[in-house]
Amino acid sequence: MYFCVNKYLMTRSEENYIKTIFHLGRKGTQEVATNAIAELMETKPSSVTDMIKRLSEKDLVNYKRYQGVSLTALGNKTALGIIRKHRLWEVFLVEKLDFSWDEVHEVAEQLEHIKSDKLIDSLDRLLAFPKFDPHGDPIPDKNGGFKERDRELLSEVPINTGGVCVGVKDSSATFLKFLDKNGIALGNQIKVMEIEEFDGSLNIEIDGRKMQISHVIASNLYIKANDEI
Amino acid sequence: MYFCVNKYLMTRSEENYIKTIFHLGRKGTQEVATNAIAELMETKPSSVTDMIKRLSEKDLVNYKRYQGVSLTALGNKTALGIIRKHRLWEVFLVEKLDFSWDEVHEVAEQLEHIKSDKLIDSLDRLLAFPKFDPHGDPIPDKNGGFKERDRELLSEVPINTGGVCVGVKDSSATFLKFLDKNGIALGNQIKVMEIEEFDGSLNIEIDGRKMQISHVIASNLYIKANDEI
DNA sequence: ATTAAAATTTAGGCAAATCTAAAAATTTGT
DNA sequence: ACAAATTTTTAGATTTGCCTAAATTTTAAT
Repeated sequence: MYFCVNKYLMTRSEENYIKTIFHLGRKGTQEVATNAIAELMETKPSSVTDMIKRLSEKDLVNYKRYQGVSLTALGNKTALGIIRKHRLWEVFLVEKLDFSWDEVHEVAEQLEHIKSDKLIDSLDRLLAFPKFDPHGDPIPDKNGGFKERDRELLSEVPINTGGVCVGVKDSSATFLKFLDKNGIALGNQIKVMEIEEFDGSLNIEIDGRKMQISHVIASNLYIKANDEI
Repeated sequence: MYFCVNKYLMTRSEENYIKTIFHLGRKGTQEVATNAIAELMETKPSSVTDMIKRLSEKDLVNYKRYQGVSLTALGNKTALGIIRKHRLWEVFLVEKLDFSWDEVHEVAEQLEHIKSDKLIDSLDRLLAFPKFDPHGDPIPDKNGGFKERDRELLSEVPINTGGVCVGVKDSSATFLKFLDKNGIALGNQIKVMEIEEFDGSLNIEIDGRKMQISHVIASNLYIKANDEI
């Protein structure tokens, strides 16, 4: 069956390209540009073209010269499988091995390529079938199904809105360490008290404590608005 | 520092060669033959020669043309690091993910190449610093130190000797499944009742139950003789 | 001590995945 | 619309890790 061929005969590099194309494809519904892939993967456009041709032959991407690239249904399913593994391993590292949320990415990048259905399904069970990773991103289920959580950027909500912090947009170690240092974590109750006109910085109340954060910070924090009563 | 260079810049293939040379080097204290490596790794002798040259340049093996190969101190330390990872992952798979002892090898072969000191030390802690893997083989500690357990092949002990089953010599899935089917597991009390002169098969008592096993089986089971009182 | 057999190495090639430099197609600015 | 700038692709080279076939060295046999 073709799915298995793809799933078990893919190289690490092919998997990384598929994952990158998936992430870039989410933003716009557009075809993904060769240069964009090259930049994100820190490689040269010519290398990207080479790989795209190989992926195209394996029916993982749709490709027309000079017209960018998009995932086929098969490519999409493959990407979701890799992302599922990545995020489950991240949960494992945080929950079972006491990694902090800024330490998990690098190791999960390696672990996501381990090939064993039994392994990943057992891991899922060990972790009690988590729905979100340590950064608040959703974990696809066995069949690749996943629902984006209903959430908004803190920078986009009106004054007086309160909600629970449920995710970060930028999950770089730098940003995550900043959040740690300032006592901001998933699960915190956040309420927007005031928005500074001059620079867009926000006065917020976070778990009862008042603080000020820049617009950049707010535009990288997701909250789920509290249900109105 | 040179050790780090080696540890973090080694390819998967280089690591596999080092591991194989380590295992072959244990048996005799002899230099390891090119052909032996090729056979165990299911590759061609010419490929082995290629790789040995590369490993030699990295100071991981001692090599003189036509004279076989042996690990340097650095190579040995590297091998022990990989074996530590392999065996810790095996314990994890059995203890935490309910794999059976015949299922762990293939996945551990992949996991052993993941590079992260923090990961492996945390895993060690999660598992409560196990000293032996699911097949009874010793797990090297952080510094590569490990002690072979005092044990003997069941086929080598005299009649009336009793002991605990502490390991298997052959850890192929075939043999392990055979043991499962016949209710033989690590921790069982085994006593040799009689040895058949004709074919060397043994009548044993295992956890109180009597059974007969062939010489081949007995020569792949390790026991630790009961302390005399 | 030669010769035959076995083990090992060399030579030359191939595929994956990358690179640089140059060519081709597309997009943009006026 | 057309030249300039940008993006993308091609061509050709490199490295890793493997292969086959041929040559070389070592070992074993008579």
